[in-house]
Amino acid sequence: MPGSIKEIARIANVSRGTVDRALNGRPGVNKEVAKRVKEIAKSMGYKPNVVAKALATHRKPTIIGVVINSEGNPFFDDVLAGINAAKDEIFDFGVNVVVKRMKGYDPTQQLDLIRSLAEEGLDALAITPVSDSLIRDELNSLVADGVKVVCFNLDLAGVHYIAYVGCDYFKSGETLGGMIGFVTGGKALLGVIACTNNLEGHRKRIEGCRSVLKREYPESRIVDIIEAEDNDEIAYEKTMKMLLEHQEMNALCFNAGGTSGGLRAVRELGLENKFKIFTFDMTPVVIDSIKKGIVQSTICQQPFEQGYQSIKILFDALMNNHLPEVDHIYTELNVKIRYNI
Amino acid sequence: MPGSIKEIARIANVSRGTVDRALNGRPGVNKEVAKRVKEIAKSMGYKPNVVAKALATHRKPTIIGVVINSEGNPFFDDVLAGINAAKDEIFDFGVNVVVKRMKGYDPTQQLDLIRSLAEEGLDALAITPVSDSLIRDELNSLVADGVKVVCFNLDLAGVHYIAYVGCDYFKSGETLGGMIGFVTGGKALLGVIACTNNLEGHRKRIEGCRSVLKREYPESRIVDIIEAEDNDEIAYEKTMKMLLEHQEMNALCFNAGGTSGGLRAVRELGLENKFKIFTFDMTPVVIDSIKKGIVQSTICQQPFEQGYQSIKILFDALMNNHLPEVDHIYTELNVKIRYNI
DNA sequence: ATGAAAGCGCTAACAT
DNA sequence: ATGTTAGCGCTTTCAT
Repeated sequence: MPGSIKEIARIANVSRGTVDRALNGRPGVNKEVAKRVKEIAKSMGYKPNVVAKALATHRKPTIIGVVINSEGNPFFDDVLAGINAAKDEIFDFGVNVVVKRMKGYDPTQQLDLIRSLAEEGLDALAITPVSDSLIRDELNSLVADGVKVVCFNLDLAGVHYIAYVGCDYFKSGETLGGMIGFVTGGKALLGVIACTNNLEGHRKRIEGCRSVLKREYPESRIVDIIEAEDNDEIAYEKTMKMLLEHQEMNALCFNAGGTSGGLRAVRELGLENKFKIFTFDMTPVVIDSIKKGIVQSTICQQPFEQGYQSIKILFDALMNNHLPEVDHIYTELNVKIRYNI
Repeated sequence: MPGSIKEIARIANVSRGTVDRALNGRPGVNKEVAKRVKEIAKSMGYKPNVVAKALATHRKPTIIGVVINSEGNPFFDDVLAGINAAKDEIFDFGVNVVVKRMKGYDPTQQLDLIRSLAEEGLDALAITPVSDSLIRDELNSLVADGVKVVCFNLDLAGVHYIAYVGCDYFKSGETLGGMIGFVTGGKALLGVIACTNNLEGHRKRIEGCRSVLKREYPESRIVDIIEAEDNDEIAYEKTMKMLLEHQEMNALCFNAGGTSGGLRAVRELGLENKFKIFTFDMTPVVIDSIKKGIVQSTICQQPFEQGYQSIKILFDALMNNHLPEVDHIYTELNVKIRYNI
């Protein structure tokens, strides 16, 4: 049973109100008294009871806003599940989580969503930030107003956030390189279906893969890279074209969305069992293709955790004034094959 | 703002005490009244506030006991970390987690630990059960006394637990088989360093591996299996002997402990780079060996989650009377290679 | 600057 | 069987 505010008050010979003010840095308390109270608290190893704190603060609910590029991208379903799990856990602490979903990567649209959240008043924000200075500046202005910010899944340089929660993209690319080496016996002539070259993370992913192939599997190389912009139609067209142009290819990698469209092209050319195919994440089409043996492996980045941790970190910052030790929290990268999916 | 007990009391024209009794199935309340109260609660979608509930119950602390075979097995360090993380989270809810560690798999020793916990009084128990009817019966007698039980990492048939939290051992073996196929090009002549044939889980692991090799990689087979009993000295001796006896072998798999000793034998015979080597879990020696390229892959079972979830499930059962939907909660199996470790 | 007191939603001891 | 009341540990008015 750790000491309570009441006990400190008794020892310090002040009222509980004063102890509360002193310990929480609230105004209107004598410096000397504050110091004494803090010392007593420290000496007895006092830890505030978060449950009691939450109950007392319950009157005016705290709000955590979320802006997420989830529309039309099944990857984010698990991220949202994580967000909702955290939401349920902290609801009774008087914290409300408000989610705004968006489609695609338009900065002005994202800006609108941030502002609409800000207008209704918010204490913290979790966001998958679009790479644009508009967003960066808006987030920093929120931070200046005392709003706690976490970026998740996508990092954005220059934002004064509490933390980035997501994968290490370079490492995810290296892991891909390693699996390609294993599966092809080091002899991969690889076609890459990428997202768009505008996203730094996705560029790094390709670099990671390239570096491993070059260093460890010199008989392998990336033959061609196309940009499918997470769009199945584009992926279909461009994959088809790429496969026809590069008859020497024997492996494909889907770095982001468009897997469904790209695989259709492979199927129509009768290459399903001739190619070694690799993907990222665990969307329904990926699961299905792995089970059928069409896709050899996929690399996951703990989407549920990305959502869950983002909210829990903000909660911890709001309620307990506790910040994570590092500001880059990398979720695990996990390889899934046919048998552990 | 969901309704409160106070509001229900007002609508039902009874006191808050009666509402509390009715909603929690406590004795001493008229059937008719109880029914009416429940209906009102339901109609307004009432959810009890767990924070307030915890604070009110705070006076007599709840106790969750833990019995874990962790001594001398670094695998369990992460499991313990998960247990402690959960412990910190629920401490302010007035729930105390008391951990008893033990070494090895002696049923009578485990029985003593369970009983010593029971004597001090406990509301729930998380345990890595030794496969013995002594343990099974003792756990069931606790269950009969109203103690909630979760088994983690090891399953034990016949125990009326809330849940088993751990990996699917057969699947873990299949995953091993899949990775062996990838890395060796389907041509593995495998030596297995197992734990002991007495543990059902570890038997299933071997069966899973064998089934995949047989079905998918007919040029592969298990040449020999030795039992190292999680002991490095035994592992060293037996691995050495096995390697000398089976010159045709080209791959090794460490299914449990003893990795350090076994690898020493491999090193001394100068086979480190000639063999493809596979392990389970992520102990320091495994991490080191993977980074050096000596071990090709390891298969992890989310040890942290096993500890964390076990405690959280018991907490949820105790505080919110909420049971998991399924009684087998399988943690993810994840493949780690050099680049995503 | 400090103290006193009310109250967050619930439980539990005590009355009736 | 039901109502009343005190209190869990903390925050937040309202006095002083």
